[in-house]
Amino acid sequence: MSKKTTQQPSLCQHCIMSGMCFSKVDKSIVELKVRSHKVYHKSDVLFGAGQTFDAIYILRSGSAKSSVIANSGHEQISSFHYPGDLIGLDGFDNGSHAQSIKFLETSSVCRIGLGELDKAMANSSSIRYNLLQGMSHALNSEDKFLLSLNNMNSAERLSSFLLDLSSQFEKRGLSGKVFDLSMTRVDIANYLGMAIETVSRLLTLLQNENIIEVEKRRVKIMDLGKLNQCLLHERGPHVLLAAKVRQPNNIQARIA
Amino acid sequence: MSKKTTQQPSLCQHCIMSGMCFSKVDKSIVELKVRSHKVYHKSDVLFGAGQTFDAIYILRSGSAKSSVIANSGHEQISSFHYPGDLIGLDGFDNGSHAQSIKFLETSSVCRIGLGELDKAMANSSSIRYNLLQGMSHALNSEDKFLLSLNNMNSAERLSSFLLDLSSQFEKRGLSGKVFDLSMTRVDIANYLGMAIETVSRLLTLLQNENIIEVEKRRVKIMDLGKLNQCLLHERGPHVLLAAKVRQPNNIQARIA
DNA sequence: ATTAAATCTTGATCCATATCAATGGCAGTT
DNA sequence: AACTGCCATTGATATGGATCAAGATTTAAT
Repeated sequence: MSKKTTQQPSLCQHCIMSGMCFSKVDKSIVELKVRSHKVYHKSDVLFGAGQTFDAIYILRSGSAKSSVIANSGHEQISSFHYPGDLIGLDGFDNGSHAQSIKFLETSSVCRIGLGELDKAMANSSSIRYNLLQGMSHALNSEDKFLLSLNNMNSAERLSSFLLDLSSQFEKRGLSGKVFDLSMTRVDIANYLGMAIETVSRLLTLLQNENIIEVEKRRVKIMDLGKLNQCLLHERGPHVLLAAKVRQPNNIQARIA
Repeated sequence: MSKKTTQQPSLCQHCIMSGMCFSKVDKSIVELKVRSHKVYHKSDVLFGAGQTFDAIYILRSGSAKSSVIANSGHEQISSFHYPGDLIGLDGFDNGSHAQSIKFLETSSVCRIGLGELDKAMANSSSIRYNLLQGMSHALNSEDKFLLSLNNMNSAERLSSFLLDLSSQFEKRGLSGKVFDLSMTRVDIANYLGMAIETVSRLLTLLQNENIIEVEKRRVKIMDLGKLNQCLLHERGPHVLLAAKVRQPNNIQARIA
């Protein structure tokens, strides 16, 4: 379950990710020496909360979730990661990781040790900038997510989640219309702050409205326009769930 | 309402904040040239969303809130700031600010222009580290906050908020037992994702239970132990509100 | 192949909290 | 002092979505 393949240290310029990793990169960065690439499998843990912070990682392929643990023992997923994402930035705070990272499928990461990183930062303004940019981006993403948690109902949050996934895949040159969820319904529910039953009901509902098609983990977006309308926040009874459960004929007017 | 006092550029080593600002600082940082200190007043805006990112700021005194605006126009407060906090880190993402910052009372900030900052980062590993640490800390704080939004009921979130404020004040050498809220009930409600009426009711309830005393914006923590117990998450009917509204005699058993 | 453990779906019920409504207090302005 | 707008409290009612319950389906393990 946790077989890891270690390759030889190599230069960034030979990496398949170059151009994507540290998105807007200058020439100097491609000489960054990377200690190793590793392959992990589903459920493998990259690092756990409390573990010593000694490197940051870039996800090369696959996907992962990061989560924090409450005093109560409850796990809270704070984000999902896709290829190109920087992972481990939480460690700068106090020298050990606050989050833990678990892979959702077979994935590979590029590891950049702290020493290597600091050397690179000392020499390259653009590496400094890219790292700060990555962290700033993470911060802004969480802010937007906060906003949706506090201001959207369940249907809007789930729609928003699907649209975000869609755009993540498109950014990476994959289809934003048809894609596979690498996380379980439990993960989605946890992330979006709702019950798993609600996730299930809403997916079914979106399917019944011909907005998406769901087949297990496979999602197909049938009507992007309608899906976008699902997250328009309006006053009054909530759009999708309420409409279907209590006022079966209202939803057509809202969406069509 | 928005008179601003600009002082001469000065060195960090003469600053009243040194030792607190960039918390664990080495000698090199105290030579950072700061372009200006400014004083702002209640409701003044430090920068607005979309504004060009050209500096980061350190709050010297007072308090502020940062918020993002939804497409719907809804404002979502993402954090409150107190002296020593780094402000403006959201700008690294794409060169303009994603958040906007509004002061809650008369406050002063130290402005560090990007040029100055980059020069300092090139020269000092500890400045690089401190900046990364500040961002990482902000990220981890938001994660913890996410956790509380998704896993706690209103009473727990409000208790958690009060406890957090208390510890913020104590960190800064002020009383963690008696303090003034610089934000309105509306701000608190917005931040915690609940209705203003719920905030009001819960404050009253906590007061009735002799856990706190509230007099306008002044909060006095009477029983820290009980307040801490308020955020112990347990299954079953929710602790405070439920107890008082529906089962008047249960709360004693839970808290005492 | 068979069992065991997750995972997902669908239905019925209940409750935490939003929303609606009314009132009072306070700060700033004329 | 009276007006205006903001802020806060308290009560009554409505509801979105959690929780409880049961079953179906899929995946992993022996």
